[in-house]
Formats: sequence, structure tokens, C-alpha cells
Amino acid sequence: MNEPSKSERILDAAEALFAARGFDGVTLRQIATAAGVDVALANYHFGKKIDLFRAVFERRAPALNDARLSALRAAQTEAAPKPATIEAIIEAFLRPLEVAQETADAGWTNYLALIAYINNSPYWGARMMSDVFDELVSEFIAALKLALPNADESDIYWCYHNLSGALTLTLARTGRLDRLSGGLCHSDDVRAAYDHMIPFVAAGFRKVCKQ
Amino acid sequence: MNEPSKSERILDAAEALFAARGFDGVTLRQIATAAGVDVALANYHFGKKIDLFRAVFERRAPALNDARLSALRAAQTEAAPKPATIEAIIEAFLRPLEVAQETADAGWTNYLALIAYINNSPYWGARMMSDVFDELVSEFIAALKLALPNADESDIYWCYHNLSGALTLTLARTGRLDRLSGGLCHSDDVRAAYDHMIPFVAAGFRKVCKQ
DNA sequence: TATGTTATTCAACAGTTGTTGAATCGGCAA
DNA sequence: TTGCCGATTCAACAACTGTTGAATAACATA
Repeated sequence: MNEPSKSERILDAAEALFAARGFDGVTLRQIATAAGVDVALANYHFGKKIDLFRAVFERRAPALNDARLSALRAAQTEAAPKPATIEAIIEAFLRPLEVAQETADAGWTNYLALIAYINNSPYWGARMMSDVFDELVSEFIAALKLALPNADESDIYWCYHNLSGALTLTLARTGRLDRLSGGLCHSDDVRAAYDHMIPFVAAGFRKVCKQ
Repeated sequence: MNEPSKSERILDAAEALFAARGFDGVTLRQIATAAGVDVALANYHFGKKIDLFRAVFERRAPALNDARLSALRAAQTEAAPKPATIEAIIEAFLRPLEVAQETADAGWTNYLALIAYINNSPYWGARMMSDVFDELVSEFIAALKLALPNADESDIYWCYHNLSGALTLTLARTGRLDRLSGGLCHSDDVRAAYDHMIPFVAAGFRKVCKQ
């Protein structure tokens, strides 16, 4: 296992800190210190602070999109010639995230928490999310339309919105559920989170789309 | 309608700006300028910046908690001696928010977007949320346990977590759904958001809790 | 070896930040 | 009037911010 380069260490540190405190809650000096690097190096490699943020955001996006898309295609192939079921589609949408979070690489967990931060940010977060993820999401929406042939299109979008919200809060890992449940639930038990989310969301789709 | 005091104008401006850009994304000077007031006045009335943030957060919380709790009690009274249904409980949890957002007072919309920001913030946000809202949430959890007498307790908490996530993203009003759906859905159509969320969530509870 | 290129650090800049103490304003009581 | 007191502004502080240009190190190529 070779040592990560200084440029990678900057990305790793920025990933963790941005995820925990947001874009404005972190200084370049904090990032540089966490990475064991001079302040100016972040500028040298990535340009302005916002560009570093973007670099962090875009680093793992292709791998994530690939994993989710191939999971979707696999589900569709398996169900062919019928369309994939709602459960299978949602499973393909969510399980790759669980796999990433269960990796030894803690960076994935930080990265997904960062996505939660961005997805919930009204100012320019939503725009950034759309740029990077909407193409993939549209694939899943298309699959859902096939699984729910009689549904109103807008109903599907609203249901996806609920799914996206449940997922976002899970990725954020605020630990609030732990406190609320008195220790009954643990937000770092990602398996449990997805095992509950998938049937929950699937049932919601069926109910709202009346199928 | 009497003019708001300068102290209230500070709270209003802070509410709107914090909701849009988060705690660290806003400066006291931006708040003071938006309120038409000198910078030092915020310190005079509310102390440090974090105390101003807390004051904004706590200003509308009692009214909100009261509205939701009495909605819950009304649902329970109407259903007595049976327990209130899941739909009625979730309706009581969500509709007061819709009512607040449909008020002429745009402050309520900003406030609820701020709650979304806090609820999704891992650093100290989740703690603040628990301090102010967990007592109320526990009332709803207790009502859900009565409506789902055979459910595992942890299942109910996980389902509540999904509900909380869907709600949080709705309150954040990022407008991402608008773009994704190509204008088919509008995130400022709060009625539509709750009309879709309530049956979606209720079905999820029934499915996961097997009742 | 010398040379050029990239990576990294050093030092410093101009602007902004939250915060504070003194000064001023406004109304109200004696 | 006078004095008082809360509300508000003014002016300034020390610390920190992102960013940059020059200096240095590391390293491959010739």
C-alpha cells in the first residue's frame, strides 16, 4: 500500500472537514494542517478554495455513478423481459452506497456525508448536485416509470424526492437518531439504515403511485 | 400593523440569511446591513454570533411545538377510544408546517429552511435539534407505538428517521426537484409536497412495521 | 555533471472577521 | 431644566481569511 501523495492528502483532509463543517466552516489552513502540508499547496494544486471543494466533490463521483448504474442494469437484465421491480430499482440505487460506506477507506463515508451537505444546501449546493448526479438519477426515474406504467409522472418525482431526503439524512450521519432512540438505533449501522429504507421507500412508491 | 423593532429586524434578517447560507456563510455585517442597523447592535441585543443564531432558532420553536402537539392531541381525541391512525399522526406532524409556510409571513418559510440546515448539520446542529424538538418528537413516537402495537421499537425509530429526512429536504427548498423534473414539480408548492409525503410515509411505516 | 520542470515552502499582502469600549441619541421621571 | 437609562452608533482592535509571488527543494532528463 503506497503512501498517498500530498495532493491526495489535501483532498482527503478537505473531504473530511468540508463534510463535517461545510464549505464556509473550514479554512484552508485547517485543511493544510490536517494534511500536514503548507497552506499555499492547496492553491498550487487546485486553485481557489471553491475549486478545491469542487475537486473533492468530483473525485469520487464517476466511480459512484458507475457502480449505481451497473447495479441498475444488472437488475434490469435479471428481470428481463419484464421491467425491474420497484424494490430492485431502489436496491440498485442504495446498496452501492452501503458498500462504499463499509469499505475500510473512511474517505467514502466522509464523501457521502459531504454529498448530504451539498444536497441540502439551497445556495449553490443544489446546482452542483444536479450537474453531477442528475444524469444518473434520470436513468433511475426512467426505470421507475417502466415499473409503474400507470403512474402520474409528477407522482414519481415527488416520491423520488422523499427517497432522496431519507437518503440524504442517512448520509449526513448526524447521530440524532441515536440520541432520540436512547441508543436503540445506531447511525453507523449502515446496514440497518438501508434495510429499513428500502422497503419503506418501495411501499411509499406503490401507495402514492397506486400500484 | 406596527413596525417591527430593530431587534426583531435583526432576527428576521439573520433568519433569512442563516437559512440560505448557514452559520458560517453569513457575516454579522451582512445581517446588520439587511436589517438596516449598525453591526454592534446585534452584539448588544443578543451577545455573540452563536447566541444570535440560537435566538433565531428558539424564537419560533414554542409556537411550532404547540401547534404540532395540539394537532396530535386533536387527532387522538377524535379517534378515542381507539388509538389515532398512522395517517392521522403523520398528518398532525406535518400539516402545521404547511400552514406555517402558507402564512403571509415569509419568516416562517425561512425559519423552516433554517431547521432543515440545522437538522442536517453533523457538527453541532443535531445536538441543537435534539435540545429543542426531541421532547415533542417523543410524543409522536409514543403515539406511533400505540398505532403499531406489534412493531419493533427500533423499526419505528428507523421509519421516523426516513420521515424526518424526507421532511428536512422539503423544508430546505433547494429547488433541485424542479430542475430534475423539468418543471413538472415545483418545490414552492408546499401543498403538493405534503399531499405526497403523508401517504408515502404512512405506507412506509405500515410496510416496515408489518401492519 | 548541468538544466529544466514540477512540487513545496516561506513570507507577506490587503481585506474581512467578530467583538468591544466609548460616545451619542432618545425618551422619561423628578 | 436636570439627570438617568436603555438603545443605537461610531471607531477601532487584534486575529484571521484567501491568495499570491518569490525562494527553495526534489527530481527527472540530457
